[in-house]
Amino acid sequence: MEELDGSAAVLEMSNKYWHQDFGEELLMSELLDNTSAAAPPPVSKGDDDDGEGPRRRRESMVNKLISTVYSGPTISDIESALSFTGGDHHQLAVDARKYNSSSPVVFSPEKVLSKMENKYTLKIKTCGNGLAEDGYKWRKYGQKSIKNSPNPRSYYRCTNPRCNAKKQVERATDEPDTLVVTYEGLHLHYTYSHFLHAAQQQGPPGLPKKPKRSPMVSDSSPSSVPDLDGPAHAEEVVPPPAAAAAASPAAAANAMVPASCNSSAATCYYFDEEEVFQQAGLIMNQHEEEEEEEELHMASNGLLEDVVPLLVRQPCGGSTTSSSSPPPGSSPSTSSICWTPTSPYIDMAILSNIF
DNA sequence: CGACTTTGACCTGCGC
DNA sequence: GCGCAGGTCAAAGTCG
Repeated sequence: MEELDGSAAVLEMSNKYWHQDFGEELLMSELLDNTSAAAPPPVSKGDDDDGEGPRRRRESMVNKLISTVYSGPTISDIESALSFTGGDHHQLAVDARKYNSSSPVVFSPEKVLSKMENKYTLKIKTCGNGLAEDGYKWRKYGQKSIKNSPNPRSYYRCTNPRCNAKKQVERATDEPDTLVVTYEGLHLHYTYSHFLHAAQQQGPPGLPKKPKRSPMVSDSSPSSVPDLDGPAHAEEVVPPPAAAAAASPAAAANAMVPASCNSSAATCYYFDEEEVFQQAGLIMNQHEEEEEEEELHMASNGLLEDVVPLLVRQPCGGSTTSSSSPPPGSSPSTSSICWTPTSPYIDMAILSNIF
């Protein structure tokens, strides 16, 4: 009974969050906070943080919310994948041997993580135009008619050359206005939207018109991301370029853990790059360091994309409604999507980027 | 001209 | 081994 009440509370909370103006930001902030609190296993169960009761309850709720909708790799999975520096060496050795039996046991985050099924399905209600914009830019590389399905399935790859994220988009057979999007892989970069916001905050970055490395900045692209970040996000803290540059290996992206979040009202996306690399056990060679420097430079120009797609941060084109019709006043030319908070699907690939 | 989409061919995994 | 279905490749076409 208490469990049911708890679940109801979770749903109520999630709806509340999703229907508030800054609901998605708060939820993401909560998730980040919760992650940073949960990432290292609790050393003691004592209440060393007095007066944290409500906060703990909230975190517990968020945990429940996540566990309700999430069936992918858990934090503990990632922990175990990253715990080679001081965690379960034996298990990792076993994992490493499983994937590389002929060579000495050399930990490879990608290999360990690859054992996890990085596939997540999201059901998206389209808002009229039939498109699903999630803040990333995708390139279609194939389409296939699926057996027993009247609708073909489209295959998309992230346009970022260093990102191997993919997604499959298929129209639901029973609900014509619903797209079934299956994400595979992890984004190793930031979305354009976040850069836009950073640019607004920090002034004109002096972007080149046609950047080579980041097609997201294409200003005339038909699939360019609508600027959904309004003044409402003025307090948002933009991640430092270092965090984005740390996103080379998938494991590093997975290992991203907020290093600090002390700003009172801001949503913190700070990541400690050094910690990320230490956790992932990555040793960069000279070439990689040069690439890193280059990417840092690119990032300083705002060419990296956001960890959090608009889909999560701004469901349905910035509107908080879960209705399938476009929110009044929304531009018809704006590609927007409707993501119903009560949907059993959530793009945990995105969250796992942060976790 | 570059970026993107389309689409038929090819590859691969899986069940029989 | 064979056939099927799903996934990917890559050349050609389209668009801004």
